[in-house]
Amino acid sequence: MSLRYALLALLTAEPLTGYDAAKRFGGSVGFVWHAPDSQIYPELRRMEKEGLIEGEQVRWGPNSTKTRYSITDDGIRAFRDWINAPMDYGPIRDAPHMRAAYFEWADPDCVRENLQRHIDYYTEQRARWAAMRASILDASHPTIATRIEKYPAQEHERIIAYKAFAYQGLVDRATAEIEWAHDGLALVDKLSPPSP
Amino acid sequence: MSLRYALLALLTAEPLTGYDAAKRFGGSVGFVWHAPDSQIYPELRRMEKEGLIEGEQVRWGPNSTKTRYSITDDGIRAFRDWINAPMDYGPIRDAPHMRAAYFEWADPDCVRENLQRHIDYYTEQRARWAAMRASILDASHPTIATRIEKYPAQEHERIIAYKAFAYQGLVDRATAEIEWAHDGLALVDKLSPPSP
DNA sequence: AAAGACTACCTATCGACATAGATAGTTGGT
DNA sequence: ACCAACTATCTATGTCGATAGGTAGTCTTT
Repeated sequence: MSLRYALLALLTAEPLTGYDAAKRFGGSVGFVWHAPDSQIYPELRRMEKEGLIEGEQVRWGPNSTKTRYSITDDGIRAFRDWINAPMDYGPIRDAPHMRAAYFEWADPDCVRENLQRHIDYYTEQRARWAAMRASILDASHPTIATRIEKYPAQEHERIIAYKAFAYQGLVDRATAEIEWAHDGLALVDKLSPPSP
Repeated sequence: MSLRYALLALLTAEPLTGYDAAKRFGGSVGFVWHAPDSQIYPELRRMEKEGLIEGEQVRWGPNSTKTRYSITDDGIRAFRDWINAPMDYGPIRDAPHMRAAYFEWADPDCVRENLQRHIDYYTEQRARWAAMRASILDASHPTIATRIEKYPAQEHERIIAYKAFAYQGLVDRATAEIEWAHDGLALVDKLSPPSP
């Protein structure tokens, strides 16, 4: 169900075609929520049927049109209700930590490699999240810039502060994961000293 | 696919019925990987068909039997291969942080409630994970005790150390989430001072 | 005018998982 | 003897999402 609200969130900033939305899921929003276009197009149609968004045909070249969706008042209401509603935390499913719990079955070098990959992965993610956070804070991110124009100046601080806060959480988590993996590398070296 | 390896992991400690396995997913393993029994029973049958595990009929009361599964050599090999293989990190889907990025749409009191729930949720989880870690370290956890008996003494340190390490990571993450939510509460108070 | 990249949209299949049941035997306590 | 609680297993339906395609128009560059 969250795809729906991710789409509504995007549409609170500006009207978008399915293709535009899909591109956003490849960057920006995609750093928090991923979705392939094969999910996006049908979901947009469903949302239109339910009146949360409105599609309009827009000329595109001489022989073609595209559908641009805008959020409706019902959509805004639904989005607000969702944000206000209490989160429900789904069941836990954490492959990296589950795997780590059984590292005694692995070859020590593979453990090292896996932990290094963990470090690399979260280092990359952290860089993305930190970059997003920076571009939110100085409003250099195009979507943020567009969004901010739509709302009165006294809202700007809140809009920016909450987004920066969200990404800060992701940065912190990445940092924790990296530290954990470093501890893991030290542990492997202790349990199975590397051969020189 | 990870359910399969979670099941193999359980079966490296001792043979289990589907029901036993399902119970484990309610506790211990369930703190890292969750699965309902409606997934477990069919998966066990599939795994047996593929030769990773072996089911034997065990008497249960005067008029009934149950199926107890044991891991096979092929199963051990498959499990080892999985542990050694490089993790692949799936796409990101983080509802709490996505939601937090749009908190400007929410009622400040709902934001507070949501953040408090976040704190409560991770405080509870952290307690579980910390308790698991403690019962692993002193081998008071029944599954760990059983597991340890099966393997030579020089393996014990590794078995325990990696499991403690895995749960430590989860504890640390929970701590990071709690701190993040606390920062969030401070932010709401700054942006929308509470009415007395 | 043709090639190549990009935009826009759509479909079909598959596995994972959630949810909500049903059935039937067993064990322990009153 | 009976009831409740537990053990053991199975099914059915639906949604979500991954994967891997397909079609067709547009824009840009050569």
